[in-house]
Amino acid sequence: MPRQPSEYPTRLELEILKILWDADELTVRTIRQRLSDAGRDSAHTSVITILNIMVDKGYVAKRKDGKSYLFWAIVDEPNTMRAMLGDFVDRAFDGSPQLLVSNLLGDGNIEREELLELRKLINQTLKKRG
Amino acid sequence: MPRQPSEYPTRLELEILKILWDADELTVRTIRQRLSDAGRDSAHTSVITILNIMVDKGYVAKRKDGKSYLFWAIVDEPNTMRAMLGDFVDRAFDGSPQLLVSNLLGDGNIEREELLELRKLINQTLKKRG
DNA sequence: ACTCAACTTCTAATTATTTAGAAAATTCGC
DNA sequence: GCGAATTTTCTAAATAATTAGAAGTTGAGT
Repeated sequence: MPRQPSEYPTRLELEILKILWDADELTVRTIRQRLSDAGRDSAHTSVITILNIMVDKGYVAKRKDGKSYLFWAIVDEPNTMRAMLGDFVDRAFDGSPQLLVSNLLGDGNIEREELLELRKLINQTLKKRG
Repeated sequence: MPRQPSEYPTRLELEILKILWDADELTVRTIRQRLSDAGRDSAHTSVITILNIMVDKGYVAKRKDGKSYLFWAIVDEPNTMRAMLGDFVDRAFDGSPQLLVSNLLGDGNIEREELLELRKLINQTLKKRG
């Protein structure tokens, strides 16, 4: 019994999804350029390989456009992020969102401004729930 | 250029670390039992293999005790969780903790009680900062 | 039609992660 | 001491993730 495939996008796949979510349809050439801009240089064929894997996994789709293919995301950002976050909360914080947030607050990385924003967010959520 | 090794504990490694963090020193036999209790059955030798890899990575240490070894975690829980969380925020939420929290609040998975708890937590943090 | 550039397909290499059997070592009871 | 049970070491297999070269295809311009 070998390891299980990840239910969620891998590191590289997520990087590519983020690029695609910011766009409509993109060529391999453009995706490769965006990856490079983000500090991740790859060969053209490497990007193609990953994209085809992502097609197989149902993350993206492609269609021929002249000589090349155009790729676009077919999983949507909110659901994907929610799923990844849920998995992370389960794995790392025993399914407790509070535990995660208290960890977040614990390190000094969040500014006062951001804390106030978060509180506002919580208040809004509470109000919405009635 | 092949893939990078993960800077952080993998799925299985984290499962084992959580077991070790709840204990002092444990034998392979006990760790295997705990994994099984958590729904993850493995062969005895599989557990040994992983533990030795974790020794190599500097996550755990071992000492001989009679016929067998005792293992214990040498990375501490708060720092590990903080590091993993930081990496996740960077990768998935562009380094924005707020974005993560708003995602958390967005899905309906957090109870009213928990929201109040979170708000209290934020207030305490604000107070602590002065 | 032909060439050239651009693009994809095919193939495969490398490391990581997870899994575990066969064989070797060790200790304990007798 | 000897055998049996337990444990580790050695070996290696399978899949995942990432990377990319060689070869083949295709489309555009002349």
